[in-house]
Amino acid sequence: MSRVAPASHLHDVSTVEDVLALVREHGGRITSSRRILLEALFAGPEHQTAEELATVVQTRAPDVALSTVYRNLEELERLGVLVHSHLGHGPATYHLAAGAHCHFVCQECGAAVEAPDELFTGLARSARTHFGFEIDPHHFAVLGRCAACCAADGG
Amino acid sequence: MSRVAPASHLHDVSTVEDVLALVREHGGRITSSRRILLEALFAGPEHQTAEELATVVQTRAPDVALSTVYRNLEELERLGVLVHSHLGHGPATYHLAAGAHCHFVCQECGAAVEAPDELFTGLARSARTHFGFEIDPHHFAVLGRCAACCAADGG
DNA sequence: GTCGATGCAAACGTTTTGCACACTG
DNA sequence: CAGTGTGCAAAACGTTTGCATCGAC
Repeated sequence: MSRVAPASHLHDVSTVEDVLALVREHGGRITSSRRILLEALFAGPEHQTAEELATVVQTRAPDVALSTVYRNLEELERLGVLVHSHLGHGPATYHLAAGAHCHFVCQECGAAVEAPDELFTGLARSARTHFGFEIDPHHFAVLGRCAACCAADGG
Repeated sequence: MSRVAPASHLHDVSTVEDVLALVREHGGRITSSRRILLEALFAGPEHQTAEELATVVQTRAPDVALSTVYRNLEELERLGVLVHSHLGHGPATYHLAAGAHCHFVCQECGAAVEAPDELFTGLARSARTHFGFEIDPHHFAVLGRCAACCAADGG
């Protein structure tokens, strides 16, 4: 689990071309798979799985392999442009690091609620004072039951 | 994801035989794999993976298949005796439902800190008031950086 | 021309499933 | 004897890797 200082903090990465410039700065090359993948990430919904992204990319470049998508996602994550989170037992979802947030996911219906980081500041403080632990609340969702499902089955 | 009222709340399930009685009540049968697995769960460390449990069981009954362990774990979880949690990207860990707690897991060294539920009551209240969401903080660990790793790489 | 990126297929680790047989109650 | 549980093998699933080739610079 090698870590790289997220270069995206030092650069403007608010457009596809910004990110491609960053990639090039780090010795990477600008390929069409990469550009199309980034366009899918910037244009598409917020929580896309690798497979969904591959499908989108493949509508424009049918020969792009799923493994290429994974390798590009990995690289973009290493550069600090992307982040992935686990919303449940299925595949991971990817999104731009700039829009990172926390999630509550319903165990019954799978609904994902996006929560502002501030909800977690209390927990962050407790974890820090009790254990010296610095939480990163983005990576795994917090499971539970959404309002609708609570209402539906009572209790 | 069908759910059954956790019968374990209505029964004493503090011994292997208690659980086996519960299993029998629900139409299940008492097999030696099941008994040995339960003994491993009651006697062993708190966070055991299916594979670890299988290994323990196999020291006493070498022919017990990993799939049998999974099927028994699933059944015991359905009965509310067990719970599994995900402490990171690897295999799930199983433990008796009675001893459920929350986890902080270090992304750097993998250390797992067990946290009392009370740490999460603030977050639980916020989630409830903001979203009507009832959290179950046990299932997924909260990732972050442990005290040792924070000290080691500064920041 | 160098070296990073890609496609394909195969491997991976974890978990689930199909099926014929064995056992509990 | 009914029907649950089991062993084994294979599949499923998401993800990673090996390798020969391709393509950006």
